[in-house]
Amino acid sequence: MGDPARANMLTALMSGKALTATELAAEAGVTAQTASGHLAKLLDGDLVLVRKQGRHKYFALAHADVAAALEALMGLAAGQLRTRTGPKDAALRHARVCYNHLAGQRGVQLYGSLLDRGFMEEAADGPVLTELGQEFARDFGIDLDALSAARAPLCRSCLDWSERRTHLAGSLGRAMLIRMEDLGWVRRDKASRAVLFSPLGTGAFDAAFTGRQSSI
Amino acid sequence: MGDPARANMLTALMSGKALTATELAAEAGVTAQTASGHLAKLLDGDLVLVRKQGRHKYFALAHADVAAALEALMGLAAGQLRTRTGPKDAALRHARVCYNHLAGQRGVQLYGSLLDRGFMEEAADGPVLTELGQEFARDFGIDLDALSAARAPLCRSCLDWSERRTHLAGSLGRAMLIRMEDLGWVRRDKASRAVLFSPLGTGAFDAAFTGRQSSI
DNA sequence: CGGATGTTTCGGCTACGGTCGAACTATGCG
DNA sequence: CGCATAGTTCGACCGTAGCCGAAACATCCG
Repeated sequence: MGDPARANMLTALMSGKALTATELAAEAGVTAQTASGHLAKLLDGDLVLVRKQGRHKYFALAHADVAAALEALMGLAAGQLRTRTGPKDAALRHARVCYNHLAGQRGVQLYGSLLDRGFMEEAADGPVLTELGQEFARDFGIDLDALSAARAPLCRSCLDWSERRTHLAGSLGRAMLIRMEDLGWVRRDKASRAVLFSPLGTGAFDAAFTGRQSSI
Repeated sequence: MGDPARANMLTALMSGKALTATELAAEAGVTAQTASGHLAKLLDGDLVLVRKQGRHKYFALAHADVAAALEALMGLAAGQLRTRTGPKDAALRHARVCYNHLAGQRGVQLYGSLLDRGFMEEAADGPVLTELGQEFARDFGIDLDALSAARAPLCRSCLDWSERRTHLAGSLGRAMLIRMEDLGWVRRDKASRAVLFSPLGTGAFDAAFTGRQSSI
Protein backbone atom coordinates (compact mmCIF):
# COMPACT_ATOMS: atom_id res chain seq x y z
CA MET A 1 0.00 0.00 0.00
CA GLY A 2 2.98 2.24 0.45
CA ASP A 3 4.30 1.57 -3.00
CA PRO A 4 3.97 4.69 -5.18
CA ALA A 5 2.17 2.93 -7.98
CA ARG A 6 -0.34 1.30 -5.69
CA ALA A 7 -0.80 4.48 -3.69
CA ASN A 8 -1.61 6.38 -6.83
CA MET A 9 -4.08 3.74 -7.92
CA LEU A 10 -5.81 3.84 -4.57
CA THR A 11 -5.98 7.61 -4.47
CA ALA A 12 -7.46 7.53 -7.94
CA LEU A 13 -10.12 5.18 -6.62
CA MET A 14 -10.82 7.48 -3.69
CA SER A 15 -13.20 9.31 -5.98
CA GLY A 16 -15.54 6.43 -5.40
CA LYS A 17 -15.79 5.65 -9.05
CA ALA A 18 -14.80 2.29 -10.43
CA LEU A 19 -11.97 2.38 -12.92
CA THR A 20 -10.64 -0.14 -15.38
CA ALA A 21 -7.22 -1.69 -15.14
CA THR A 22 -5.85 0.38 -18.01
CA GLU A 23 -7.15 3.60 -16.55
CA LEU A 24 -5.47 2.77 -13.29
CA ALA A 25 -2.27 1.92 -15.10
CA ALA A 26 -2.28 5.35 -16.74
CA GLU A 27 -3.05 6.99 -13.43
CA ALA A 28 -0.16 5.25 -11.76
CA GLY A 29 2.20 5.91 -14.62
CA VAL A 30 3.09 2.28 -15.22
CA THR A 31 2.43 -0.15 -18.01
CA ALA A 32 -0.54 -2.46 -18.09
CA GLN A 33 1.49 -5.51 -17.08
CA THR A 34 2.86 -3.79 -14.02
CA ALA A 35 -0.55 -2.50 -13.09
CA SER A 36 -1.96 -5.97 -13.41
CA GLY A 37 0.54 -7.24 -10.89
CA HIS A 38 -0.25 -4.45 -8.47
CA LEU A 39 -3.96 -4.95 -8.81
CA ALA A 40 -3.55 -8.64 -8.10
CA LYS A 41 -1.78 -7.72 -4.88
CA LEU A 42 -4.44 -5.23 -3.93
CA LEU A 43 -7.10 -7.85 -4.58
CA ASP A 44 -5.17 -10.36 -2.56
CA GLY A 45 -5.07 -7.91 0.30
CA ASP A 46 -8.79 -7.23 -0.01
CA LEU A 47 -8.13 -3.56 -0.50
CA VAL A 48 -10.05 -3.41 -3.74
CA LEU A 49 -12.75 -5.47 -5.34
CA VAL A 50 -13.36 -6.11 -8.98
CA ARG A 51 -16.40 -6.38 -11.19
CA LYS A 52 -15.96 -7.95 -14.55
CA GLN A 53 -18.06 -6.29 -17.18
CA GLY A 54 -17.58 -7.42 -20.70
CA ARG A 55 -13.94 -7.24 -21.47
CA HIS A 56 -13.32 -4.62 -18.85
CA LYS A 57 -12.52 -5.09 -15.24
CA TYR A 58 -13.73 -2.36 -13.01
CA PHE A 59 -11.88 -1.88 -9.76
CA ALA A 60 -13.17 -0.06 -6.72
CA LEU A 61 -12.17 0.29 -3.11
CA ALA A 62 -13.29 -2.77 -1.21
CA HIS A 63 -14.68 -1.01 1.81
CA ALA A 64 -15.11 2.33 3.49
CA ASP A 65 -12.41 1.23 5.92
CA VAL A 66 -9.87 1.28 3.14
CA ALA A 67 -10.80 4.82 2.29
CA ALA A 68 -10.61 5.74 5.96
CA ALA A 69 -7.13 4.28 6.27
CA LEU A 70 -6.03 6.10 3.15
CA GLU A 71 -7.43 9.33 4.55
CA ALA A 72 -5.54 8.82 7.77
CA LEU A 73 -2.33 8.13 5.91
CA MET A 74 -2.74 11.12 3.64
CA GLY A 75 -3.21 13.24 6.71
CA LEU A 76 0.11 12.03 8.05
CA ALA A 77 1.79 12.48 4.71
CA ALA A 78 0.49 16.02 4.29
CA GLY A 79 3.18 18.60 4.12
CA GLN A 80 6.02 16.20 3.54
CA LEU A 81 5.16 15.01 0.07
CA ARG A 82 8.02 12.94 -1.06
CA THR A 83 10.10 14.56 -3.75
CA ARG A 84 10.78 11.42 -5.66
CA THR A 85 7.17 10.76 -6.50
CA GLY A 86 7.24 8.12 -9.13
CA PRO A 87 9.39 5.89 -11.21
CA LYS A 88 10.11 6.31 -14.87
CA ASP A 89 11.52 9.06 -16.91
CA ALA A 90 11.97 12.73 -16.10
CA ALA A 91 10.33 13.58 -19.41
CA LEU A 92 7.18 11.87 -18.21
CA ARG A 93 7.09 13.99 -15.12
CA HIS A 94 7.48 17.09 -17.21
CA ALA A 95 4.65 16.42 -19.63
CA ARG A 96 2.78 13.33 -20.65
CA VAL A 97 -0.51 12.03 -21.83
CA CYS A 98 -2.89 11.01 -19.06
CA TYR A 99 -5.51 8.98 -20.82
CA ASN A 100 -6.06 11.62 -23.48
CA HIS A 101 -5.15 14.92 -21.91
CA LEU A 102 -2.05 16.72 -20.71
CA ALA A 103 -0.50 15.74 -17.40
CA GLY A 104 2.73 16.34 -15.53
CA GLN A 105 4.25 19.69 -14.63
CA ARG A 106 2.80 21.25 -17.76
CA GLY A 107 -0.59 19.84 -16.97
CA VAL A 108 -0.79 21.34 -13.50
CA GLN A 109 0.62 24.59 -14.85
CA LEU A 110 -2.24 24.72 -17.33
CA TYR A 111 -4.80 23.93 -14.67
CA GLY A 112 -3.45 26.50 -12.25
CA SER A 113 -3.28 29.16 -14.91
CA LEU A 114 -6.88 28.68 -15.92
CA LEU A 115 -7.94 29.09 -12.32
CA ASP A 116 -5.74 32.10 -11.61
CA ARG A 117 -6.86 33.99 -14.64
CA GLY A 118 -10.50 33.47 -13.89
CA PHE A 119 -11.13 31.17 -16.81
CA MET A 120 -12.21 28.31 -14.65
CA GLU A 121 -13.67 27.85 -11.20
CA GLU A 122 -13.78 24.86 -8.94
CA ALA A 123 -17.33 23.89 -8.11
CA ALA A 124 -18.49 21.09 -5.86
CA ASP A 125 -18.79 18.59 -8.66
CA GLY A 126 -15.65 19.57 -10.50
CA PRO A 127 -14.29 22.58 -12.32
CA VAL A 128 -16.44 24.69 -14.67
CA LEU A 129 -15.50 27.20 -17.34
CA THR A 130 -16.45 30.81 -16.63
CA GLU A 131 -17.79 33.01 -19.42
CA LEU A 132 -14.35 34.52 -19.69
CA GLY A 133 -12.97 31.04 -19.96
CA GLN A 134 -15.40 30.07 -22.69
CA GLU A 135 -14.30 33.06 -24.68
CA PHE A 136 -10.69 32.14 -24.14
CA ALA A 137 -11.28 28.58 -25.23
CA ARG A 138 -12.94 29.68 -28.47
CA ASP A 139 -10.08 32.07 -29.15
CA PHE A 140 -7.71 29.23 -28.56
CA GLY A 141 -9.43 27.31 -31.29
CA ILE A 142 -11.68 24.95 -29.39
CA ASP A 143 -15.11 24.10 -30.78
CA LEU A 144 -16.92 24.44 -27.50
CA ASP A 145 -20.36 23.87 -28.97
CA ALA A 146 -19.39 20.49 -30.32
CA LEU A 147 -17.91 19.51 -26.98
CA SER A 148 -20.93 20.70 -25.03
CA ALA A 149 -23.24 18.75 -27.29
CA ALA A 150 -21.56 15.49 -26.37
CA ARG A 151 -22.63 13.84 -23.14
CA ALA A 152 -19.07 13.60 -21.78
CA PRO A 153 -18.32 16.18 -19.10
CA LEU A 154 -16.51 19.23 -20.40
CA CYS A 155 -14.18 19.72 -17.46
CA ARG A 156 -12.92 17.20 -15.03
CA SER A 157 -10.05 17.38 -12.62
CA CYS A 158 -7.61 14.54 -12.45
CA LEU A 159 -5.04 13.88 -9.77
CA ASP A 160 -1.56 14.06 -11.17
CA TRP A 161 0.50 11.16 -9.91
CA SER A 162 3.86 12.84 -10.31
CA GLU A 163 2.93 16.31 -9.11
CA ARG A 164 0.25 15.24 -6.65
CA ARG A 165 -1.86 18.12 -7.79
CA THR A 166 -4.80 18.29 -10.14
CA HIS A 167 -4.70 18.83 -13.84
CA LEU A 168 -7.41 19.30 -16.42
CA ALA A 169 -9.21 16.26 -17.77
CA GLY A 170 -12.56 15.90 -19.47
CA SER A 171 -13.39 16.56 -23.10
CA LEU A 172 -11.93 20.06 -22.87
CA GLY A 173 -8.65 18.72 -21.61
CA ARG A 174 -8.60 16.30 -24.47
CA ALA A 175 -9.50 18.97 -27.02
CA MET A 176 -6.81 21.32 -25.76
CA LEU A 177 -4.13 18.71 -26.10
CA ILE A 178 -5.24 17.98 -29.66
CA ARG A 179 -5.31 21.68 -30.44
CA MET A 180 -1.77 22.09 -29.16
CA GLU A 181 -0.67 19.28 -31.38
CA ASP A 182 -2.35 20.97 -34.32
CA LEU A 183 -0.58 24.20 -33.48
CA GLY A 184 2.73 22.39 -33.53
CA TRP A 185 3.42 23.14 -29.91
CA VAL A 186 3.74 19.55 -28.87
CA ARG A 187 3.91 16.07 -30.22
CA ARG A 188 3.35 12.77 -28.51
CA ASP A 189 6.11 10.27 -28.22
CA LYS A 190 4.22 7.19 -29.24
CA ALA A 191 6.52 4.87 -27.39
CA SER A 192 6.47 6.40 -23.95
CA ARG A 193 3.37 8.52 -23.36
CA ALA A 194 5.67 11.51 -23.04
CA VAL A 195 4.57 14.81 -24.54
CA LEU A 196 7.44 16.64 -26.17
CA PHE A 197 7.36 20.42 -26.48
CA SER A 198 8.81 22.06 -29.55
CA PRO A 199 10.98 25.14 -28.98
CA LEU A 200 8.14 27.24 -30.31
CA GLY A 201 5.62 25.42 -28.18
CA THR A 202 7.56 25.98 -24.99
CA GLY A 203 7.45 29.75 -25.35
CA ALA A 204 3.92 29.89 -26.60
CA PHE A 205 2.63 27.65 -23.82
CA ASP A 206 4.32 29.71 -21.15
CA ALA A 207 2.94 32.88 -22.68
CA ALA A 208 -0.57 31.51 -22.89
CA PHE A 209 -0.63 29.87 -19.51
CA THR A 210 1.34 32.05 -17.18
CA GLY A 211 -0.09 32.80 -13.83
CA ARG A 212 0.53 30.15 -11.30
CA GLN A 213 3.90 29.02 -12.49
CA SER A 214 5.31 25.77 -11.29
CA SER A 215 6.33 26.85 -7.82
CA ILE A 216 9.12 24.35 -7.41
CA MET B 1 5.72 2.64 7.80
CA GLY B 2 4.99 -0.58 5.99
CA ASP B 3 8.41 -2.00 6.64
CA PRO B 4 8.19 -4.90 9.11
CA ALA B 5 10.82 -3.53 11.44
CA ARG B 6 9.26 -0.10 11.58
CA ALA B 7 5.77 -1.53 11.91
CA ASN B 8 6.87 -3.57 14.90
CA MET B 9 8.47 -0.56 16.50
CA LEU B 10 5.33 1.48 16.03
CA THR B 11 3.06 -1.22 17.38
CA ALA B 12 5.33 -1.51 20.39
CA LEU B 13 4.88 2.21 20.90
CA MET B 14 1.11 1.90 20.65
CA SER B 15 1.12 1.12 24.35
CA GLY B 16 1.65 4.81 24.85
CA LYS B 17 4.84 4.28 26.76
CA ALA B 18 8.09 5.77 25.61
CA LEU B 19 10.77 3.24 24.80
CA THR B 20 14.50 3.53 24.26
CA ALA B 21 16.20 2.81 20.97
CA THR B 22 17.62 -0.49 22.19
CA GLU B 23 14.28 -1.65 23.50
CA LEU B 24 12.73 -0.89 20.15
CA ALA B 25 15.53 -2.70 18.40
CA ALA B 26 14.81 -5.80 20.47
CA GLU B 27 11.12 -5.48 19.79
CA ALA B 28 11.68 -5.24 16.06
CA GLY B 29 14.20 -8.04 16.04
CA VAL B 30 17.00 -6.04 14.51
CA THR B 31 20.32 -4.78 15.74
CA ALA B 32 20.83 -1.39 17.28
CA GLN B 33 22.40 0.07 14.15
CA THR B 34 19.51 -0.96 11.98
CA ALA B 35 17.02 0.32 14.50
CA SER B 36 18.82 3.62 14.62
CA GLY B 37 18.37 4.02 10.89
CA HIS B 38 14.69 3.19 11.10
CA LEU B 39 14.13 5.56 13.95
CA ALA B 40 15.83 8.33 12.01
CA LYS B 41 13.35 7.74 9.22
CA LEU B 42 10.41 7.71 11.56
CA LEU B 43 11.63 10.96 13.06
CA ASP B 44 12.09 12.43 9.64
CA GLY B 45 8.51 11.52 8.83
CA ASP B 46 7.26 13.01 12.10
CA LEU B 47 5.75 9.71 13.09
CA VAL B 48 7.59 9.60 16.38
CA LEU B 49 9.21 12.13 18.64
CA VAL B 50 12.18 11.73 20.84
CA ARG B 51 13.21 12.91 24.27
CA LYS B 52 16.80 12.69 25.18
CA GLN B 53 17.34 11.75 28.77
CA GLY B 54 20.86 11.14 29.87
CA ARG B 55 22.37 8.61 27.57
CA HIS B 56 19.00 7.20 26.62
CA LYS B 57 16.70 8.32 23.91
CA TYR B 58 13.06 7.75 24.58
CA PHE B 59 10.81 7.45 21.57
CA ALA B 60 7.05 7.85 21.54
CA LEU B 61 4.38 8.24 18.91
CA ALA B 62 4.31 11.81 17.71
CA HIS B 63 0.59 12.29 17.73
CA ALA B 64 -2.72 10.57 18.25
CA ASP B 65 -3.17 10.70 14.48
CA VAL B 66 -0.32 8.29 14.07
CA ALA B 67 -1.96 5.85 16.44
CA ALA B 68 -5.23 6.31 14.58
CA ALA B 69 -3.62 5.55 11.26
CA LEU B 70 -1.94 2.49 12.72
CA GLU B 71 -5.24 1.32 14.12
CA ALA B 72 -6.88 1.73 10.74
CA LEU B 73 -4.11 -0.20 9.05
CA MET B 74 -4.19 -2.98 11.61
CA GLY B 75 -7.88 -3.28 11.00
CA LEU B 76 -7.23 -3.80 7.31
CA ALA B 77 -4.42 -6.21 7.98
CA ALA B 78 -6.47 -8.27 10.41
CA GLY B 79 -6.96 -11.83 9.33
CA GLN B 80 -4.34 -11.82 6.67
CA LEU B 81 -1.24 -11.60 8.78
CA ARG B 82 1.67 -12.07 6.53
CA THR B 83 3.43 -15.37 6.96
CA ARG B 84 6.89 -14.05 6.49
CA THR B 85 6.82 -11.82 9.51
CA GLY B 86 10.33 -10.68 10.03
CA PRO B 87 13.84 -10.79 8.75
CA LYS B 88 16.69 -12.73 10.27
CA ASP B 89 17.20 -16.25 11.17
CA ALA B 90 14.69 -19.06 11.56
CA ALA B 91 16.29 -19.87 14.90
CA LEU B 92 15.31 -16.43 16.13
CA ARG B 93 11.72 -17.02 15.22
CA HIS B 94 11.77 -20.29 17.07
CA ALA B 95 13.13 -19.02 20.34
CA ARG B 96 15.03 -15.94 21.33
CA VAL B 97 15.62 -13.50 24.11
CA CYS B 98 13.30 -10.50 24.10
CA TYR B 99 14.97 -8.09 26.45
CA ASN B 100 15.41 -10.67 29.17
CA HIS B 101 12.65 -13.19 28.66
CA LEU B 102 11.71 -15.90 26.21
CA ALA B 103 10.16 -14.93 22.89
CA GLY B 104 9.38 -16.57 19.57
CA GLN B 105 7.33 -19.70 19.01
CA ARG B 106 8.47 -21.11 22.32
CA GLY B 107 7.55 -17.90 24.07
CA VAL B 108 3.98 -17.85 22.83
CA GLN B 109 3.69 -21.57 23.53
CA LEU B 110 4.63 -20.90 27.14
CA TYR B 111 2.21 -18.03 27.43
CA GLY B 112 -0.65 -19.98 25.88
CA SER B 113 0.00 -22.97 28.06
CA LEU B 114 -0.08 -20.95 31.25
CA LEU B 115 -3.44 -19.54 30.24
CA ASP B 116 -4.95 -22.82 29.13
CA ARG B 117 -3.99 -24.65 32.27
CA GLY B 118 -5.44 -21.99 34.49
CA PHE B 119 -2.10 -20.83 35.83
CA MET B 120 -2.54 -17.34 34.56
CA GLU B 121 -5.43 -15.07 33.66
CA GLU B 122 -5.57 -11.98 31.56
CA ALA B 123 -6.81 -9.04 33.56
CA ALA B 124 -7.38 -5.52 32.34
CA ASP B 125 -3.93 -4.34 33.29
CA GLY B 126 -2.07 -7.39 32.16
CA PRO B 127 -1.85 -11.05 33.06
CA VAL B 128 -1.86 -12.24 36.67
CA LEU B 129 -0.88 -15.54 38.22
CA THR B 130 -3.69 -17.58 39.73
CA GLU B 131 -3.18 -19.45 43.00
CA LEU B 132 -2.70 -22.60 40.97
CA GLY B 133 -0.13 -20.76 38.93
CA GLN B 134 1.72 -19.55 41.98
CA GLU B 135 1.99 -23.11 43.18
CA PHE B 136 3.20 -24.21 39.78
CA ALA B 137 5.81 -21.48 39.67
CA ARG B 138 7.21 -22.47 43.07
CA ASP B 139 7.33 -26.10 41.99
CA PHE B 140 9.18 -25.02 38.91
CA GLY B 141 11.80 -23.46 41.12
CA ILE B 142 10.91 -19.80 41.06
CA ASP B 143 11.38 -17.71 44.20
CA LEU B 144 8.06 -15.90 43.93
CA ASP B 145 8.43 -14.08 47.22
CA ALA B 146 11.63 -12.44 46.11
CA LEU B 147 10.06 -11.41 42.83
CA SER B 148 6.92 -10.05 44.50
CA ALA B 149 9.00 -8.01 46.90
CA ALA B 150 10.60 -6.10 44.05
CA ARG B 151 8.65 -3.21 42.57
CA ALA B 152 8.89 -4.51 39.00
CA PRO B 153 5.64 -6.06 37.78
CA LEU B 154 5.56 -9.84 38.06
CA CYS B 155 3.74 -10.53 34.83
CA ARG B 156 3.62 -8.50 31.72
CA SER B 157 2.56 -9.43 28.24
CA CYS B 158 4.75 -8.51 25.35
CA LEU B 159 3.84 -8.52 21.69
CA ASP B 160 5.91 -11.04 19.82
CA TRP B 161 7.16 -9.53 16.58
CA SER B 162 7.62 -12.80 14.76
CA GLU B 163 4.51 -14.59 15.95
CA ARG B 164 2.36 -11.51 16.34
CA ARG B 165 0.97 -12.92 19.52
CA THR B 166 1.79 -12.20 23.12
CA HIS B 167 4.40 -13.86 25.23
CA LEU B 168 5.29 -13.57 28.86
CA ALA B 169 7.43 -10.69 30.03
CA GLY B 170 7.88 -9.13 33.46
CA SER B 171 10.07 -10.35 36.26
CA LEU B 172 8.45 -13.78 36.14
CA GLY B 173 9.24 -14.12 32.48
CA ARG B 174 12.80 -13.22 33.20
CA ALA B 175 13.03 -15.61 36.15
CA MET B 176 11.63 -18.48 34.14
CA LEU B 177 14.16 -18.05 31.41
CA ILE B 178 16.95 -18.02 33.95
CA ARG B 179 15.53 -21.09 35.62
CA MET B 180 15.40 -22.94 32.31
CA GLU B 181 19.02 -22.09 31.78
CA ASP B 182 19.86 -23.44 35.20
CA LEU B 183 17.98 -26.63 34.41
CA GLY B 184 20.07 -27.05 31.30
CA TRP B 185 17.05 -26.83 29.04
CA VAL B 186 18.31 -23.90 27.06
CA ARG B 187 21.32 -21.75 26.54
CA ARG B 188 21.61 -18.33 24.99
CA ASP B 189 23.61 -17.82 21.86
CA LYS B 190 25.49 -14.74 22.87
CA ALA B 191 26.05 -13.64 19.33
CA SER B 192 22.53 -13.70 18.00
CA ARG B 193 19.94 -13.42 20.76
CA ALA B 194 18.78 -16.88 19.78
CA VAL B 195 17.81 -19.31 22.53
CA LEU B 196 18.98 -22.82 21.77
CA PHE B 197 17.11 -25.78 23.24
CA SER B 198 19.04 -28.85 24.33
CA PRO B 199 17.59 -32.23 23.31
CA LEU B 200 16.59 -32.73 26.94
CA GLY B 201 15.14 -29.25 27.14
CA THR B 202 12.96 -29.70 24.09
CA GLY B 203 11.14 -32.67 25.57
CA ALA B 204 10.93 -31.25 29.06
CA PHE B 205 9.62 -27.94 27.82
CA ASP B 206 6.92 -29.55 25.72
CA ALA B 207 5.92 -31.76 28.65
CA ALA B 208 5.75 -28.86 31.06
CA PHE B 209 4.02 -26.45 28.74
CA THR B 210 1.62 -28.41 26.63
CA GLY B 211 -1.84 -27.09 26.16
CA ARG B 212 -2.21 -24.58 23.49
CA GLN B 213 0.38 -25.86 21.10
CA SER B 214 1.59 -23.70 18.33
CA SER B 215 -1.40 -23.94 16.08
CA ILE B 216 0.44 -23.34 12.85
C1' DC C 1 40.58 9.78 33.65
C1' DG C 2 39.58 4.93 31.85
C1' DG C 3 35.78 1.72 31.11
C1' DA C 4 31.03 0.47 30.25
C1' DT C 5 26.81 1.36 27.97
C1' DG C 6 23.75 3.68 24.55
C1' DT C 7 23.48 5.57 19.95
C1' DT C 8 24.98 6.83 15.45
C1' DT C 9 27.73 6.70 11.07
C1' DC C 10 30.00 4.31 7.41
C1' DG C 11 30.72 0.70 4.02
C1' DG C 12 29.56 -3.23 1.74
C1' DC C 13 26.55 -7.14 0.95
C1' DT C 14 22.27 -9.16 -0.33
C1' DA C 15 17.74 -9.91 -1.62
C1' DC C 16 13.38 -8.56 -2.51
C1' DG C 17 10.21 -6.23 -5.27
C1' DG C 18 9.11 -3.10 -9.00
C1' DT C 19 9.62 -2.61 -13.86
C1' DC C 20 9.19 -3.72 -18.61
C1' DG C 21 9.22 -6.66 -23.22
C1' DA C 22 7.26 -10.39 -25.20
C1' DA C 23 4.06 -13.71 -25.56
C1' DC C 24 -0.45 -15.68 -24.20
C1' DT C 25 -5.61 -15.78 -23.09
C1' DA C 26 -10.22 -13.80 -23.27
C1' DT C 27 -13.79 -10.87 -24.82
C1' DG C 28 -16.23 -8.11 -28.10
C1' DC C 29 -16.99 -6.30 -32.78
C1' DG C 30 -17.53 -6.17 -37.67
C1' DC D 1 -14.43 -16.02 -38.49
C1' DG D 2 -10.49 -12.81 -38.16
C1' DC D 3 -9.02 -8.47 -35.91
C1' DA D 4 -8.59 -5.24 -32.24
C1' DT D 5 -8.60 -4.35 -27.52
C1' DA D 6 -8.34 -5.64 -22.36
C1' DG D 7 -6.03 -8.18 -19.30
C1' DT D 8 -2.59 -11.65 -17.57
C1' DT D 9 1.66 -14.55 -17.16
C1' DC D 10 6.48 -15.31 -17.68
C1' DG D 11 11.22 -14.15 -17.55
C1' DA D 12 14.91 -11.16 -16.89
C1' DC D 13 16.88 -6.83 -15.37
C1' DC D 14 17.92 -3.54 -12.06
C1' DG D 15 17.69 -0.30 -8.14
C1' DT D 16 16.90 0.42 -3.76
C1' DA D 17 16.38 -0.37 0.86
C1' DG D 18 17.19 -3.30 4.62
C1' DC D 19 20.67 -5.62 7.06
C1' DC D 20 24.87 -6.17 9.67
C1' DG D 21 30.11 -5.61 11.22
C1' DA D 22 33.20 -2.35 12.56
C1' DA D 23 34.17 1.79 14.36
C1' DA D 24 33.14 6.44 15.91
C1' DC D 25 30.73 9.51 19.10
C1' DA D 26 28.23 10.49 23.47
C1' DT D 27 27.18 9.94 28.15
C1' DC D 28 27.45 8.29 32.65
C1' DC D 29 29.98 6.02 36.47
C1' DG D 30 33.48 4.63 39.49
